[in-house]
Amino acid sequence: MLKQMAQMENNGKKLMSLLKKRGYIQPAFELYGGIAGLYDYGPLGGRLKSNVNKMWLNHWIALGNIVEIDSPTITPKEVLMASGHIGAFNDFASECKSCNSIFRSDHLLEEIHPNPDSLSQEDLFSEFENNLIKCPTCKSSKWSIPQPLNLMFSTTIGASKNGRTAYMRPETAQGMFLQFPTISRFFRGKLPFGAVQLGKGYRNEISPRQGIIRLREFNMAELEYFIDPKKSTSHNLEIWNDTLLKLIPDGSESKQKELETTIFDAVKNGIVKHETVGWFMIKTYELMIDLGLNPEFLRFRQHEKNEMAHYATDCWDLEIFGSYGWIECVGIAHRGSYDLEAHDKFINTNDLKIWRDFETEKVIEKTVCSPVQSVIGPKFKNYSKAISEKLLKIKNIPESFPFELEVGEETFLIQKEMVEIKDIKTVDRGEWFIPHVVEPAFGIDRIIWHILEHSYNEINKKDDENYTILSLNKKIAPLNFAVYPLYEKDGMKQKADSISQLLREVDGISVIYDGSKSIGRRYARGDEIGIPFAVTVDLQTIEDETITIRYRDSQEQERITVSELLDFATKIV
RNA sequence: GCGGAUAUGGUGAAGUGGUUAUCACCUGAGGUUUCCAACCUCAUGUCGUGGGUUCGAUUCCCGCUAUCCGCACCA
Repeated sequence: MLKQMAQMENNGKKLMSLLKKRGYIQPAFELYGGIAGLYDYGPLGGRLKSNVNKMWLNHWIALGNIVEIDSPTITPKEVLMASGHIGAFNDFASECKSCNSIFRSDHLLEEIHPNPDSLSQEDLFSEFENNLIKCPTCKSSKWSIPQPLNLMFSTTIGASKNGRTAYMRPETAQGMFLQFPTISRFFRGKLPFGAVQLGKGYRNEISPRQGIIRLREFNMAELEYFIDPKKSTSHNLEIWNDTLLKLIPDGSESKQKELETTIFDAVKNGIVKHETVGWFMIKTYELMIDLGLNPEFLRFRQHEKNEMAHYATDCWDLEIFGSYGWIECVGIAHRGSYDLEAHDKFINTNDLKIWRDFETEKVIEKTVCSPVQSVIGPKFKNYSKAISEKLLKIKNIPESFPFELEVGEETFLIQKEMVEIKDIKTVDRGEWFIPHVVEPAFGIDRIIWHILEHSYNEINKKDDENYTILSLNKKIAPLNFAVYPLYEKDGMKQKADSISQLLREVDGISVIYDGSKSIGRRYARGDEIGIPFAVTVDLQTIEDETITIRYRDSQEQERITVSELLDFATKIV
């Protein structure tokens, strides 16, 4: 395995050349010099991405209580204030007024202040003024007021000056939270349920690096699974008892030891703290294997306590190994009620809550002093409302009338006809609560990169020339079939054309025809871009309607009839 | 953002202060060839970008942009 790992690091560059050359991925806007952190998916990459998305979506929709939604990428400021993306968590940047260099404010104060990270905007500025901090570039000490360093792209909604400030969403998750009322109504308020969204996210990274690993505009796929924190979950984790996962639990004491265990044991032993998190871990692992990733190169790492967002109770990253090392590609977090609660604070409604019946009704019987409004109103006028409220709260019902009632600083005399002593029975049948959420969040670009890396193989076919095979899973390969006539003559071209067309009529199947250069070269071209099946038409095809089908990974061929081929094609996707 | 390196056809590379920039692979056309990058002929396509020095810059210098490697940041 170590050998394999070393090999992979070498292959990274060769793979990137191949992907660029053949139309999988490439830096975007290259004709204009390129922009860091923005990439294009080409003729093959575009299709690959949509196949990966489709497989991801089907995997979760198949659970039965998951729906797909879609929401705008442009998000008004208020939403991101509520969610915590703007505000308390921002770092500040200072600009040097003489040379226009920009620096992290707290970094420049590191030698002066013990904890510059905690300073407010004003305090930062006064520290700059008082200590005559010098610009590292030009040694000047004239600084602008520190500005929040925002990693979100901002824009304005509306063409006029008074438009509303908005940002390109940094995650798709807010869409699910804001649609919670609709989703909840769709499931008629019965937890657990969830929603997914596939789409673009934007982060204005300071320095995007590592190809498509860290992008400024990226494809994400997030699932929000809402649960009742008081109801125990029942996932049957034992059915995966023959699958060993590599886990790295948070262990400040045990020094991050990797262990191999089943998900059932990990939950039972409390390594994974919540059963639903464990369930999503194994379901995620299952999906990764389906996508064609190498299980040897998958592991889950638990966030350390100090690394975890403060509201999260448990968080595991799925890390995939490739030429950039172990890269986190999926985050599975138990976020408690944080997100919905954050929005709940800004709006006054039960829409973000779920009703829960108590197991047994709570019957409360009490005797109250019920105000008679028709008497109290005319008598006390402006004070009547406060008096009525106070009367209802009296615990020891007075036995004789009149009695004195203190409301604020005034005292009122309550006569017998002003109140009615009543026995009241109320029944508490349940309560509103904010559900908890478990969030698996997938970086689609990162996953695609590793699918390509794990699929990349070089074999020695003859002498020392390397022969490249991209062993993409047949379900996600951008092209399913290549049809080659042995030569473009004697009717073989026409025959190959018509077989291509028959294959194309199979739903979801994409086919290319290639008739130029030698047959060996065409096989090689197809293997390099990961076409799983090559169909070759020769003279015998014209006589008896049989073709040879060649399997990319084994390089072996067999002869079957055209109708067998069509039947085979329907079973791929 | 800091430090270091790099930037030449689609890909990978060579080279130069001076006429028309080199090679391999790839790609296209024609020929040949009856199953794994064969061969022959022909063809298309390149000095990241802006400025400076110079009679002349792809080459030397500076800025910008991008890429790679560390650090930092992010998750």
